[in-house]
Amino acid sequence: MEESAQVRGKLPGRLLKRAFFEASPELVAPLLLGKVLAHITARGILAGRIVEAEAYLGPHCQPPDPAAHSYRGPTPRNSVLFGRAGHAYVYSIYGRYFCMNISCEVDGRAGCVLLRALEPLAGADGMARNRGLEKGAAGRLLTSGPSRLCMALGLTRAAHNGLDLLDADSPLQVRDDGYAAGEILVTPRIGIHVAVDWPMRFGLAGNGCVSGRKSLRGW
DNA sequence: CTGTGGATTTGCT
DNA sequence: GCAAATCCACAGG
Repeated sequence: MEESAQVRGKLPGRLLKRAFFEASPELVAPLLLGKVLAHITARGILAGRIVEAEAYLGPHCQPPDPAAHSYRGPTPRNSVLFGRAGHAYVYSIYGRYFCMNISCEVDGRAGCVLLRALEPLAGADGMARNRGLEKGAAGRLLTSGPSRLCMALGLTRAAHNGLDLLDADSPLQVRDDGYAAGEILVTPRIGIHVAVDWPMRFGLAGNGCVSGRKSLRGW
């Protein structure tokens, strides 16, 4: 058997359906908590459970979301957001980092969910290597933060922007392994300077991998 | 534990 | 030209 096929056989659960993402990011983001993001690499699977996410609304919404990259309409950078739901939107930020989003809404309308934190499920050693940390580093240090999780999984704009996350042949997938999310907490979004009070950040209550300082994490 | 500042690419005005 | 959905090192309490 081909190695990649063997690797795919080890993927947890099953792919999500397209319709899951063909809805408002405000609805998708909380539903995404507990689902699994998996990167199939030559060295094995790097996978984590989504424990924190933020919604960014498209310009068709009323009122429009000034914090969203799609706010001023389509550009070469954000074109994925205006395409089909369930695709990866990866962009670079502050010169050194990347952030990963999943496109939502029906074709032609923008909207996305920013992945802000994962809990490592598979390939923790590889994640530590990607992050420049010792083997056995705490999950919180590996994947807690939007750019940390991209570093840990080895995600870049060049290699992953625009990938279909709902295709069994894709190296990057979002899957449902049956995990039932518990209590979900809602707060304003982090790191933005407009619409700072919109309650569109969602996290799994009590999960140690949710981002933020310890004193601010419990809400 | 908290606060501050630097790194450094990319896309749009 | 400049702002950006961030992270990390380091200083001080």
